[in-house]
Amino acid sequence: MERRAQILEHALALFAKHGFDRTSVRMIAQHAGVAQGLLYNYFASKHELLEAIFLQSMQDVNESFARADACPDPLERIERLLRAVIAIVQQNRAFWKLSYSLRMQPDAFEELRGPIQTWVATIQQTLEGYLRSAAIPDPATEAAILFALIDGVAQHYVMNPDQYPIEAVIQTIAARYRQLSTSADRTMT
Amino acid sequence: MERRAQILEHALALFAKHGFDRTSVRMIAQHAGVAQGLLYNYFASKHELLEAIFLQSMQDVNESFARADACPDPLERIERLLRAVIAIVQQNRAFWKLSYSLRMQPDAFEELRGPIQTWVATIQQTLEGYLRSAAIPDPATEAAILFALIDGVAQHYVMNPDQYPIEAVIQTIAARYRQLSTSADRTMT
Amino acid sequence: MERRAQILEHALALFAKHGFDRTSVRMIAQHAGVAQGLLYNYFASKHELLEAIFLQSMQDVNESFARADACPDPLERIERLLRAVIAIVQQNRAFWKLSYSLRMQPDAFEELRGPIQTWVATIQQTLEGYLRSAAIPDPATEAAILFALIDGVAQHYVMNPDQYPIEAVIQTIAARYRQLSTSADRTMT
Amino acid sequence: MERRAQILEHALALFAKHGFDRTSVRMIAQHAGVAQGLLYNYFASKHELLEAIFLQSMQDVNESFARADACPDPLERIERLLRAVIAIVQQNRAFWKLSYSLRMQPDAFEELRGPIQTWVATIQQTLEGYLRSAAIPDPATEAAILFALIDGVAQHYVMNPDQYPIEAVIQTIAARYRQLSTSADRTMT
DNA sequence: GATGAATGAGGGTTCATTCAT
DNA sequence: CATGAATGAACCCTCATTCAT
Repeated sequence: MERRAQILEHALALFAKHGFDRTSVRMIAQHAGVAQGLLYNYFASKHELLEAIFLQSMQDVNESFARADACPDPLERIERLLRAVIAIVQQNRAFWKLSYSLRMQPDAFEELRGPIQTWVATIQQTLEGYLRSAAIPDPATEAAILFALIDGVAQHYVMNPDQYPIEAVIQTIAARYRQLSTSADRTMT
Repeated sequence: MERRAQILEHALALFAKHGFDRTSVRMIAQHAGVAQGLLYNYFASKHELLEAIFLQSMQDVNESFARADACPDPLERIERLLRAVIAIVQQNRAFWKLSYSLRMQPDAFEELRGPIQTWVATIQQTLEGYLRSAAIPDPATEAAILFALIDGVAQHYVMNPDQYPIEAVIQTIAARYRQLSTSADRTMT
Repeated sequence: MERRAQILEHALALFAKHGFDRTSVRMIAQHAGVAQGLLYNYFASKHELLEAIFLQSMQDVNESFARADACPDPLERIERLLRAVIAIVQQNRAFWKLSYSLRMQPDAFEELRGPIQTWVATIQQTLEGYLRSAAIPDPATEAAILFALIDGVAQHYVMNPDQYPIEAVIQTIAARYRQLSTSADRTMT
Repeated sequence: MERRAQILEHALALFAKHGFDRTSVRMIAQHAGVAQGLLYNYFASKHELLEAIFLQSMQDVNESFARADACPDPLERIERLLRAVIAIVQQNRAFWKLSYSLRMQPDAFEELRGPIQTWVATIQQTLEGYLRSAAIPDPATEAAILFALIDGVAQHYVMNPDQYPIEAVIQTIAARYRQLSTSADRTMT
């Protein structure tokens, strides 16, 4: 495996497990099986390592998201979106734990603020687009709600994936949004 | 002002702003306007300071919650609950930022795990009780959803309180749950 | 009990148990049941407390020593001396542990150096006087030996008083010195 | 010079001069001419540094002891033993000061208790063996006495090596034990 | 590229001492 | 006399980062 990827991988795992500040460069090097100094051949600082993790993971997420985007039926889309989000979270659990633990800390996060805000805005707009094309009224507010709901579910799920009733939750939410969509249709006619 | 409260207050503000690990005891003492050593007259360690903040704030929240609990009309309750939660978050913004930033970090959090889990469980059961008394089907799953929704909204709001459309979000959610409750009633008759 | 004596007593016990440096003023105050600050009404500093302990204990020892000094028979004197030393050590075990642990540390001991050296010299001269009056040849060297022997026995005893064969040791030493004295007598005649 | 040995050497010198507790890690690093942090590349803690010193020195002593052990004549052995002990003490004066200052302090010493007790027991048994092979009666008690005597002489010598009449003391003691041995022989025949 | 010994600033914490009450 | 809250220097130790090899 490539050294850089190897370091990134172990850093992510450790950041997720112990938090960014409680993870030392020594720990990362040891787990990755390389010398401490080598890390600085690939990343200018510990913090840049964190940034690289975010950029990498954001890209991964975008790709997964794009793949889930291809459904033509508006009634199906919300459920597929939900399932896609959960799948993404499942596949990148460590990253999401890290992300959730850092996003409330402006300081450790300064340089990432920009990229992340545009990223989040994109997601919200995608959501809003879905809801608008499903003819749901006040799509901006609804997007805020749906985003909050997805975020909350994803967090609760990531904190305790084994016991969370994820399937029931997804189906109930999907049913609710299907119903919302059809009642919106009826109102329009 | 009492020294203990003074220290707690500044510690909370700094923990919320910079995160627990990035806040040094030195910083806390400086902001509180006391000597470093004095802190240890009131708290056995930096970590115990954190625990004291949590215990204190959990108690505050419980009291606010209890006050919001007294509404007899099930149709009104959900909205009042939502408003109560938002009010609580508004009044304790620093605490909630801290709480959200810590709950994904098992390590710094070990001793708080127990108290917090029982606290969260209590909230979830309260929610479930509300939904059941509103005759909503499958109240367990619905409680998980409502909890995730509230959590998500509160987090998005706390991250950016000035720009978040909190009023529209609350009203739309409240309307949705009212509708849910009445349709559940109809189904039953 | 008088406050001063009360503090001295507990300080000695704690110094003996944990060492001077590992005993904090707070510990002493707590054990003595007084406020931290009170200590400084009686002693100018922690170190002066130590000095007071030494002065007090040296005086105690001198008194015990004087009492044991009154035996007219030179043949008996050595044994009585030995028994007196052991008795003194037994009665002031804490002090002796402290004393033995400090006497190799010039720093913590600077101010006490003077008094203690004269005290030790006095003991050595007393010993030498005994040996001379018992007609033992080269009493200076013999005093050095006897002093070293007494010191060694006292230390080994104080380190482990329950298991040390103190009685057999005393008797054997006493017998040896009696024999020494009589053979010296014979030589002279 | 090797870094580890360099640090050990200066630590021993400072511990001996000022005592373990009064010697700061800063001081050691400064005297050894290295950065503070480097110390922790070689020793896990200040206390482990102390342990390393003891282990190293105990080994040194054992080797010196073994070299002195090879004398076949029982009549000569005691004197050679005495001289060997004094030589060892002379060559490791700093260590012995440290050792003597610490052995009365149970706290700072806990982990060393075990190794040292077995080491001391070994010495005592060696002594006892010597005395037995010299046909001296009650060798157990005699070993306790000889050990105390050696210990006392070594301590008095180490406290003030320039003025102590070490040669006269050794010769007098040796003569005494030779005499003891021959008189024991006579008794047996 | 790769190593890990070395650095030194900064971390949390303790403690002798002071002083307003 | 007596208290104990308050001080701040110093403690041991960790860590991101550098650099000679």
